[in-house]
Amino acid sequence: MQYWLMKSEPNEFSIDDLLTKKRSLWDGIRNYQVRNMLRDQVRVGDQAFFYHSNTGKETGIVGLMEIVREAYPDPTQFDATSNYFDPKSNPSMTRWFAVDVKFIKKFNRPVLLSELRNEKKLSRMALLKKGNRLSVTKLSKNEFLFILRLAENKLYRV
DNA sequence: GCCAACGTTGGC
DNA sequence: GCCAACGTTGGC
Repeated sequence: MQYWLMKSEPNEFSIDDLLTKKRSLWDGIRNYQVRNMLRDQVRVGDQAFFYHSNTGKETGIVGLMEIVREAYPDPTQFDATSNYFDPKSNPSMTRWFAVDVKFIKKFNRPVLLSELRNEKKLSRMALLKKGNRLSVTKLSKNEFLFILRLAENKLYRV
């Protein structure tokens, strides 16, 4: 099993949206590095943290989900009415991929970015590397478990 | 809203 | 292949 962190702007798609839908495609990835990771590494059964980016206030990890379908052509690339429409995409030579995710839980509190930065054990996390802008990054099992404990212990360094 | 960092495009 | 110009991401 592998562990991922996936970013979404909550005004686009939030943990509450996923809670309501229970299951959703994860679309709109338009970065080749992320695409390759999605296509070549992300597998059914992998766990992924849901991260709220660009929030203005509570930026951080807000919940947990599971991959339930591996990479398939992202339908939004062919949809001229979508923000994610890509005129250079061609159905016979897919450029962009999506996966499906399933809601597992919303944490009682967000694990804030500032809090993650304070943890020495997380200093190697791809998310925290300077200049990182990838919307999907990989976590080690230790990082994953450590963050889960942070999330589930309300009194821990809030 | 600002801006640093990174990615993409396209002229040459 | 170089690199300037432009676009995007995302924290603050």
